[in-house]
Amino acid sequence: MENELDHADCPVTATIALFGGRWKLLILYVLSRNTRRFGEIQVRIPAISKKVLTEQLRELEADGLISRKEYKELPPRVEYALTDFGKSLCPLLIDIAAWKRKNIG
Amino acid sequence: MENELDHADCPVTATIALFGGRWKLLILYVLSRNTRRFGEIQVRIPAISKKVLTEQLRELEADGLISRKEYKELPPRVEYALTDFGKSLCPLLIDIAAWKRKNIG
DNA sequence: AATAGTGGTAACCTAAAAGTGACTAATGGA
DNA sequence: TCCATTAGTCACTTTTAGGTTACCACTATT
Repeated sequence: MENELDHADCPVTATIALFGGRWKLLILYVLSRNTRRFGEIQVRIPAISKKVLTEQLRELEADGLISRKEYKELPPRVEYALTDFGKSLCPLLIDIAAWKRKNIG
Repeated sequence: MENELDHADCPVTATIALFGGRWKLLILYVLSRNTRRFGEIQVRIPAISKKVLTEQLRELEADGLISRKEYKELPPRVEYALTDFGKSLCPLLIDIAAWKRKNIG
């Protein structure tokens, strides 16, 4: 018989965990078009609160998908951008979207 | 400026919602190898409880990924199988796993 | 009369994620 | 003097997914 299975070992699970958060895909999409300041992201995703946006950005940063650059100015100025690793995700996301168009519409 | 973005419109979000549940990938994996009865799935994924297995199966069925065939016997006998739509997902999952191997290891 | 076998349900609990609203630091400008 | 600005934090509540345990129907077998 097959071995017992455990989802912790699943490479698909591990991969979608990178961008599976409630707002992460949208954030990645926004940053894929341009480096953006915190407030610029908020304007483009108005339904997200500051707290949650901060959390999602921190997680994306921790996973190496985006970078955070803080300029020591006042008022504060922080720029977020995709890292190379983050950019490497884009073709995969495009594949997923293409699968949807083909199989669901 | 770009339109406001809402994650409900995101094709990637819609797609991963199909298999993003806690145990769905594992269930799909099990069924990709063979049609299985409820109890056979349980044995292969021992960490999942009956209640949650039932829930996940119902959702997969509602999304059209698997089929449920009940034989009117006693004791009960129910067989779950991938639908064609469910099978169409496999190449995509393989792509995602391949991306992981290439970009993460 | 009791038990095993199968595919569930019902009632309840818990932890994590997400959401809300008020608040802050530090400066320039009116 | 007071406000605007920016990128947050803090304390709190709500929502949701998932988990636990007990129980059920119906028959064949012992």
